[in-house]
Amino acid sequence: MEINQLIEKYFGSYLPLNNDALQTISEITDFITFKKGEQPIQEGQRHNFTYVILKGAARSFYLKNGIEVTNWFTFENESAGTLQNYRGLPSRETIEFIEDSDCLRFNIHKFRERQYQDLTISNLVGHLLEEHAIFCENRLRLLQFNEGMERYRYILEFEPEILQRVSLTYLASYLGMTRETLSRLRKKIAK
Amino acid sequence: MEINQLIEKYFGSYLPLNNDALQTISEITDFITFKKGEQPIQEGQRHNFTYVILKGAARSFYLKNGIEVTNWFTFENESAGTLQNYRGLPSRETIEFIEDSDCLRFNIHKFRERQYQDLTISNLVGHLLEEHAIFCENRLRLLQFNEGMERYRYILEFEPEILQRVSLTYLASYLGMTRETLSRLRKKIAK
DNA sequence: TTACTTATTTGACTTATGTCAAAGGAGATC
DNA sequence: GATCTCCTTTGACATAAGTCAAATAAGTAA
Repeated sequence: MEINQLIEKYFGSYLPLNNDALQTISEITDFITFKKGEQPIQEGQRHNFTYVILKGAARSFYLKNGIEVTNWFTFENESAGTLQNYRGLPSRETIEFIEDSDCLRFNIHKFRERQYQDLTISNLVGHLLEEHAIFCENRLRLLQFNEGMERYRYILEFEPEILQRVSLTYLASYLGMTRETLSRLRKKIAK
Repeated sequence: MEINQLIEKYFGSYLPLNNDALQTISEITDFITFKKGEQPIQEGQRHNFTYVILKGAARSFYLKNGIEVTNWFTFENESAGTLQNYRGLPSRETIEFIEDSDCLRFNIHKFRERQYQDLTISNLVGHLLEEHAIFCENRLRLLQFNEGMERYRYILEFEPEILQRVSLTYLASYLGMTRETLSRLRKKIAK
């Protein structure tokens, strides 16, 4: 598929894109592929790109006392990047591809320039931020006052894709528990 | 102080406001005061306003099995509103003033209209969303993998104002623990 | 297939936190 | 000042979850 079509497919789900906006975005976009295990964005570093996954999967994590704590997973038609990078700051997360992946790559420095000049782009950024904020709000509710079993059931019901594509160890830290605890919860449900 | 000065003071910290934008916002803004205990926004309801606190304090909570779980607190020069309302959806939170308060009140339906027409307003919304997302990200980190003592110490260090102005019961649920647990942690630290 | 590495499960034990009930304290109201 | 209400503290106990170590299971490479 053409790069313009892909851009339209992804961003068009947020806001209809006029030709100007489409052209503007396509100028700062290209293709890139990653092998499983690659980490385009590392904790503590500035990075000038954000990605949309066409095929594949990624996760974000940070180190807490030497242990990896997962922030999120992304799959097809979802974006992988960090807000801190978009703000020109060092990332607080490492992003790692957990499958061989094909992506669109966006230059965020240029994206941000366009945001301040182009109403459509600005509104698009608004929608992406809105979506990210809603995701965080949902996760906060899940983690603030639910015990392990309820957290796991939430994934079963609302994010089942994660179960198919992610190791138990990664999922456990995403849910704020140890792998041992998740393993035991899973066993309980199986019965 | 004039309403325009107050608008400029609040939003100007995010982005310089030109006269047009200032005029646009002032047309959809007015003053309002609340008594302690008033709940302008209720869980499950659509509401057409968001507030900036000039003097006073508010909190947001939702009910989980009949128990109030606090999402956040806001004080002077901070905004109180819900993203769901801004999206035209029923709020998932109740907002309650916990002190007698003076506020600016913004019509969010009209605000959203302007967002789609005015680049400055659109970028302003972007900055507000960005700030909210960062707040949520920080809270996620705090709750995902810290035990009670570390959560409490975070408040001591980074949000000490909360301790002066909020009851232990509210703070406990904000930190994802029972009041009894927080009371015991506090006692431990005092020693 | 075999060997090697990595991921998951299980067991025994410790610790943090929740639950329920009761006692104290602080502030508001009469 | 006495009473009432709301909030916080304390105690006794139950439960969820973490830790550490070892055993399986699964996946990968030779």
